[in-house]
Formats: sequence, C-alpha cells, structure tokens
Amino acid sequence: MSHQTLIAYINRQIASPLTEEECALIQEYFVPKKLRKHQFLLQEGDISKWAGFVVKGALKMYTVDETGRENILGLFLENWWAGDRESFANGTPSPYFIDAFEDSELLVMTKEVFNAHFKNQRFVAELTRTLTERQALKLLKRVHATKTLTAEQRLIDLEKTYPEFIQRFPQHIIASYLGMTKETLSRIRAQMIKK
Amino acid sequence: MSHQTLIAYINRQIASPLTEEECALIQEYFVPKKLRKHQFLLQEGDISKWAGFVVKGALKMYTVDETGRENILGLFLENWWAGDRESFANGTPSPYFIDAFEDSELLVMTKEVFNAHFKNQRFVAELTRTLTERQALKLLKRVHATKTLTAEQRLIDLEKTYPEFIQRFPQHIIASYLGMTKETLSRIRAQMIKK
DNA sequence: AAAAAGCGTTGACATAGATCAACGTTCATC
DNA sequence: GATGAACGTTGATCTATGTCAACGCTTTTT
Repeated sequence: MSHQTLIAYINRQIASPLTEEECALIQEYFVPKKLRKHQFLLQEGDISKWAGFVVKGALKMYTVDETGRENILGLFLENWWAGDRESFANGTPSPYFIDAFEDSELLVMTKEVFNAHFKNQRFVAELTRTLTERQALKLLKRVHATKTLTAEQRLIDLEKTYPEFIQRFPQHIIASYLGMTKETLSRIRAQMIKK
Repeated sequence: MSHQTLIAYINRQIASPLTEEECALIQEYFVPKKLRKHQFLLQEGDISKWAGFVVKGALKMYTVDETGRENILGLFLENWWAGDRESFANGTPSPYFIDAFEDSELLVMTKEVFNAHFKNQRFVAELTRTLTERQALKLLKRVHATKTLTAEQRLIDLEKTYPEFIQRFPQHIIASYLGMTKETLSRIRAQMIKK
C-alpha cells in the first residue's frame, strides 16, 4: 500500500506515467524500513547505504560541531527523499547525520539494487534530474536568503515556503535550520505577535 | 578555435567522448558572443535568452537591493557555464543580473537552438546532470559554511576552494560573495597578515 | 508518583560584524 | 597632465544576534 504513495509521487514528477512493469519494479525492490524516533538513517563518516522515500514521519539532516551542537541542514517530511545524494551516488563518506525525529516509515533501496534494477530506467533519469534541479534552485535561494535577510525575514519566508515545518518541528530545530539560536527565534516570535 | 575549448571541456565531464557529429553540432550551433566590461548577459526581470560557456573573461551574478547594493551570488571564469539555469529552462523571469566584469568571450546558444538540436542528445543529458549535481553539492556546502563559519574561516575556505577568484576579482566583490562587507574583509586580511 | 529530559521564555551581558565617514592610491579617461 | 572613478584602509560607533544562566511547563521514563 505504501508503495502506491511512492508511485503516485513519481507520477507527479515525470511527464508520462509509470508503466505496469515500472510499477512492479518499484513494488518489488523498494523495501519498507521503519525508524523509531532517534534512530539513524545515516551517520557522519558512513557511506550512505540507502536512498529513501519518506512515507510517514519526519527526519532531520545535520552536522555536529566540536561542542556537540547540531546544525540542521535539511528537514524531511512525507513525500520527500531523505538521504545524502552525494554519498549514495559516489560512495564517499557522508559528513552528515540523518535521524528520525518522529517514528517514521521509509521505502528504501540499496546502491546494489539501484545499480541492478533502476540505474538505466528512463523514469529514474527524469526523476533525479527534476529533483536535483529543484534542490539546486532551493539552495541558491537559501544562500541568498541567509546572506541578505534578517532573522525575522527568514522566519517569515519559512512560514510561507514550508509552513508544515513550523507545525511539525520544535522551535529549536527550526531555529537551527534558519541559522539562528532558539533564543533569537523565541524573541522574534514574541515581537511579531505584538505587532 | 574557441569551440575546441568547449569540446575539450565537455569531454572532461562525460564518460565517453563526443562523436564527430556531436562535435559538428557544437561547432555549428554554439555561437561566439563578446561582452565588454559592464555589459549584461542577463538583467533582472528578463527571461534568460542564453546558455553560455565562458571561453575567456570573468562575469558576476548578483541581485540589487532597494538601496542599490549588489549582492554577489556567483562568479564565473573561464571554463564555467554562466547563466540562470532556472530562467533558461523554465522560461521564467530571472531575479538576477549577470554582467561582464572583464571583457569576455562566451559561446552561447538560445533556447530555440537548444530545443531544436541539443535537447535530446545523450551528452547533454549527462552533462547537465553532472553540472546540476555538482552545483547542488557546492550550494549545500555554502549554506552550511555561511551558517557555521566566521568571516575569517569563510575567507580561508575560499582561498582553498577558488584561489583564482581572489586573484581575479577585487576585494569588494569577494566580500559580497562571502556575505560580508568590504571593510570586514579588509580588516580580516590585515589581521591575518600579522599572524 | 517521582525524577529526568525536552522545550520554550526571559534577562543580563558580550561580540562579530555592519554602518558611516574620511582619506590615500591607483588607474582610466578626457 | 588633470580629473574623477574605483578600490582599499582605518577609525568611531552601532546593532543584531549569540552566549550564559535561571526558571517554569510539559512530556516521557522509571
């Protein structure tokens, strides 16, 4: 059943819908993986084993600095791909952690499965192209935003772009994602309510 | 002759080298375009007409805020693609300016040419995939850097990653690219020399 | 039921970096 | 050869945001 979610998602991203065989391939080789809260999908230094689609739940991607502080680089909810694309594609050790922030259900495939069954599928080429392009655009905007916007403007921007983040993740996570401290975020919110 | 530069570049990016016909296609449809210093390749609000490869020269991509300040988002030198991929691909108005910082020579193609002759070439698919992926990785690192590193660390990082930027562009451009003011950059350099 | 952990808030204080302004060089243009 | 940009430097001051610390409220764990 959860495969239907993935199939529907892919169909939304590509020009001509998946054929029967392609659907069958997905159903056969994408396997469910459950992660309980706090379990890791990927740890710093590891080579990403999985390419994963989030069916249910929430995950965060982050680094940890010398003092143990988490720096959130990405948040993933339902209908997102979670993983370090670079590490998965190139087999290089990842600099990131990814863990489940809520109990989550993914559909995952390993690199071997990818190479054996998906690598040369036309829909995979189209899908990855679309996704990478979109990711690049978002990141360029984010670079621009972090450079030019104040903390308050960045929050407002996030409220518009990903309101679901604000509902699903606690403030200190959002703060880190936005590149500010939880105290600053708290103060900004207090101030915005006044207005 | 300048087409040879482009062909050599593409060959470096793809797995199996360009065929004769593919080379011929490039020679026929990529046309030289010269830009004198300060001329625009793209202006805010325009739809990007060109996909361009820099054969010689230097360009900058930036936004301009209400007070007229430039915010540099990207710098392009020889053997780079210059352009707003999103605007070119989707036909949406660009939020960016791109202009020549030195007299420059590009090889460009229009969207029509792209659609008519390149869109379905295998090497184009491979090339754009490689480039977009690489761009996404760089941007993710840049997001992380702007969030976690001090002004000094960002400069050191740039000196390692793109030493040629520092040689070719004046400090106030570098400063803006790094997300700091020219004064801060100047002070940091003075301080670093002392050490 | 108690203890502990996670989360958000508030206050006092510290600081990196921005802003504004003045000045000296170098370089291009008439 | 003079004039004015463009560029970099330095100083004085300002400000947004970070840091540290304490407190209260939930929620989870034992």
